[in-house]
Amino acid sequence: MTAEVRTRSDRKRDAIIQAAKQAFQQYGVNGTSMDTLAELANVSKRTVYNHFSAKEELVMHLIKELWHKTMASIALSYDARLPLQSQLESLLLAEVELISGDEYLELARVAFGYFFYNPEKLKEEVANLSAQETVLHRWLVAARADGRLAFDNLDYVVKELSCLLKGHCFWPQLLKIEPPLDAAQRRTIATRTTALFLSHYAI
Amino acid sequence: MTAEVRTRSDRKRDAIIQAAKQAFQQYGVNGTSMDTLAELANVSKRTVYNHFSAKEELVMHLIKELWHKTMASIALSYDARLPLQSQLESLLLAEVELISGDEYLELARVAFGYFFYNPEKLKEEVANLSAQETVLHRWLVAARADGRLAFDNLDYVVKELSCLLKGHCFWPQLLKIEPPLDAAQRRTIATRTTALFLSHYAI
DNA sequence: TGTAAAGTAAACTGAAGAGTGTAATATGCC
DNA sequence: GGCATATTACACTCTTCAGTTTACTTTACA
Repeated sequence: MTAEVRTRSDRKRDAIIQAAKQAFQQYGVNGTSMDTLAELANVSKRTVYNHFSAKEELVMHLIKELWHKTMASIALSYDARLPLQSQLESLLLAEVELISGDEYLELARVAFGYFFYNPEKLKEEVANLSAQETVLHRWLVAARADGRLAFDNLDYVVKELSCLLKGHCFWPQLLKIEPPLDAAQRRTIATRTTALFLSHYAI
Repeated sequence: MTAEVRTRSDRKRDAIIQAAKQAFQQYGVNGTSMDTLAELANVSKRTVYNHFSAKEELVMHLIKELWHKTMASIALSYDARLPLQSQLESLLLAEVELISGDEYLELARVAFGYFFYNPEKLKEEVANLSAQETVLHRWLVAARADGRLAFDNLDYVVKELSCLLKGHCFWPQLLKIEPPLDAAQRRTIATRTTALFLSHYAI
């Protein structure tokens, strides 16, 4: 993807980040000591501190990096000529692929373990970063304007959809209560959720 | 509710439990030291250890106690004479009241923070304790047998309903991203979820 | 090949926190 | 009052961990 890692310094930095991602996601931020981390990265502890002046800095770096990678966003807009079913299904499937992807779940696990007892900080970050949750919004608004959907409360409806998706393929996986979904299961969820939704809101 | 606390020992024990519930829920198990806890309970640390031989024992005691209180279960069964809408709505409302109740959320927060990096232990406990998740199941099966609902996959459908409810009134509150819902909002969710569901599955 | 920047090992500091031991004190019941 | 039991204060051990210091080595590149 990016150019091969250049200098030794960059290679070390990368090893630290990889190890941290892996360890934080598995044992949590508090469950991973800087000594362990250095060992996992095959790097001296001092080197870790040369790259990241404190544990917190490393955590925040990770969360932001993963978040941006994750936000390589979904592009799909309403098309008046196509059936609702197929359009919405693609949209939901894309959303499902996103939130049940490893990268996303890893991010969520790290962020989660870190912010769970810092709700103020969490709210702040969430506000910053999720302001652009609008693909679904835009599609729904367009379909309504086109007279093919009827609903009064846009936000509620968006939330209904996202509850359905996340309840199936995000929360249980985040808690590791259920294994990740395979492609067929993901498609099923997109299909059935679309059907349920359109039964109620399509005109 | 229960008889007034008798002996001094019982009073102390109770103070410990109250303090732990409050502190664990607010700061997390790892964020609450036994010294702090003792202080909050107005009890010496030694007394804490006289009642609970280790922190872990206290945690497990709390989780189980809260779980049982919470499980004062919903009693409602299918009635062929009444409309589906009103029956299902009551059932969902009861479910909503349960999962957005303070006790339930407190339990969830403690358990959550504790089990987040112990998924095996979590799975085990969840399997033990949530075997009786069957009120909805039973109602849906009865309504289908009565020819008034049509669906193929019972578990999927139950999950659909519970995603909708939890996505609105459990997860966001658990993470403290959104404030607890008031009675009107809870009713709205029950009503709208019922409507969405019946549009698709009622005959 | 010389040198500056980066990395390393290992010992260290300081703080926090789980759990224990003990001797003195309070409570409640006969 | 007397006695068993629970509670208390507090000092103590042991461990873990974030972050630092130091003296030394490796790497890269000019």
